[in-house]
Amino acid sequence: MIQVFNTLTRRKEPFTPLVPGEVGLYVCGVTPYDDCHIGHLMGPVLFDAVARWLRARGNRVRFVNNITDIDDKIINRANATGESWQDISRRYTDQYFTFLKRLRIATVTDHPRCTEFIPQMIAYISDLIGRDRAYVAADGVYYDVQKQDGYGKLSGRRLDEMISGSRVERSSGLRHPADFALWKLAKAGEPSWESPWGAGRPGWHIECSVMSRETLGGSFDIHGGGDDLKFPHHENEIAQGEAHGDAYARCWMHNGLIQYEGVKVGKSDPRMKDPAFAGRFKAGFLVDTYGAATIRFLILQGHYRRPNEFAEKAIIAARTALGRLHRQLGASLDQAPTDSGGEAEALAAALAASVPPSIAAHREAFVAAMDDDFGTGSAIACLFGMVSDIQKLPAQEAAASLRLVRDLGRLIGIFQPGDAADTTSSAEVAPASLSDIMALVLHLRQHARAQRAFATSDRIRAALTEAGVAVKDAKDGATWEMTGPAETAMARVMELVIALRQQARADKDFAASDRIRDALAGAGIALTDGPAGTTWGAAAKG
RNA sequence: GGCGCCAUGGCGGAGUGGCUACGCAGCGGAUUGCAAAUCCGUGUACCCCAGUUCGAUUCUGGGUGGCGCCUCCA
Repeated sequence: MIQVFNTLTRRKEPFTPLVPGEVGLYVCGVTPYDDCHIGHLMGPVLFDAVARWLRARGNRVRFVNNITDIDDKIINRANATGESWQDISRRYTDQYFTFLKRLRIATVTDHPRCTEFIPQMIAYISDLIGRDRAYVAADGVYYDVQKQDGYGKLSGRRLDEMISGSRVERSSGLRHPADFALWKLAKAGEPSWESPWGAGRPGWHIECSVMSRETLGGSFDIHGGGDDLKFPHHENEIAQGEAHGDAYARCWMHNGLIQYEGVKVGKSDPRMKDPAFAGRFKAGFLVDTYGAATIRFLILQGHYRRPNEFAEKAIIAARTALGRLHRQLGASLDQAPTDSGGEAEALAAALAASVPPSIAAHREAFVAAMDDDFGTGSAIACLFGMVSDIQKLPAQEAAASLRLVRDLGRLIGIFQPGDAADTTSSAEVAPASLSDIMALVLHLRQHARAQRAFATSDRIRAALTEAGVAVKDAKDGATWEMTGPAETAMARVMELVIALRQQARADKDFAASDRIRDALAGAGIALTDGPAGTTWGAAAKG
């Protein structure tokens, strides 16, 4: 039985969907008016893990993640840049989707956009007015908070306490300072839709009440979002939903926010005035620099309800830790899921897998951690525990247990094919181009010729020819050009270099072999000497 | 001012009324020509003060400190 912490009751509660086996999950998405930042990705990553686990536990999950594609911030941006509001919102929505893809968010089923539901919002607002829960003021339609019993129950505040704390200058003519706009009448030049109250646009909050209703119904299982949305956004969603006569969300889940050195990184954080600081939290920077797999792992290593530290030290530690798991998994990491079935089948198979008792104990702990309010961090710790114990197993048992590690990991979104390459991104690896390597090879050949070791120099040239690289000796040094496919040349030339280094090692000329290794390292290539020979790969810095 | 959250070893970060979290870093060892990677071993941490208890880091009360929300924010 899954337990979920419900913000509304501030308790962990047994989770039972409204319709057995069917879960409706609504998670607030973004207002697309600026570059995607890491905070925007917290919800998707975390709730992707939640959705995967709900599926593993035998549920079908409809996961709705909305896009608020019309809003004051978009309009302001359009006014500032001269670009149309449509272009801005489309561009940043696309960017958001790109990052969801890079982070392998695979469970979202719906991305409704605000502008696609204007008629439904107008109908909804009309309904609220008809029920005397909203009223028309000079500049729009407002929700009447005083008509609501228990307004503030989600964020734990009372209306009378809020008046003194209210720092915003509200439009005059409101019945209560906390009343909020359902419909904003357009000023000249602003985008607008016709409505019974005049041309205008929806206020913030109404889109979620309407779109959740349109996609999941008036009562649904889980509503999620960032902690900062608790008030006023979610509070007002509840107000609207209940005023409309809906039971609205039964369980509210709020994810912790990004912080840097212990302090939340928010929109109006003074530190954000420094572009260099702000840049650190852009999704593009983080994913390019540390790899999407690292970012996702870092997020899942913590607990969804707690803030997440994004200081560089924390990110590097996460990457190192993940790298350890990746190395253990080896090639199996990149194997596509064998099943065509879903998470439920995968979990059943994982539970049925025959593994030694110590591994099975970790497996049990993993499942218990996920069942207990989606404890992805504890669950990942179980994976480390397994990997550690697997070292002590005979090879054959180890293979089955490693598969278990991988398959359990995949149930929370980690260990996707391609992830290994994703922890060390191209931005970090020095460009290991063929020309860097060729410079080294030609140097080695020149050295051999100087020693009058023509057998070696000829062997190098022959191997290069074989690899699709033609060498031309000239008075002022050798040049080279491609004669074959570039894709295979790199591998072939590396084979040659490794062979030359092996020769030096066999001759006990370690100075020479180390020179080769150092030169390659300088070009961003790391050599790994193993019992089966030497392999090469991109060298990670960090 | 109101509401709420959190205080764990060098760092990050779980968790529990008595028993190893885990990762990173560090240290010792194995392996290696030297490295890298890998493996083995290693650290008696739980803010302070009372109370409950046979026993509290874990429960209760108080204190101190940090953070969040009450405005835009994921």
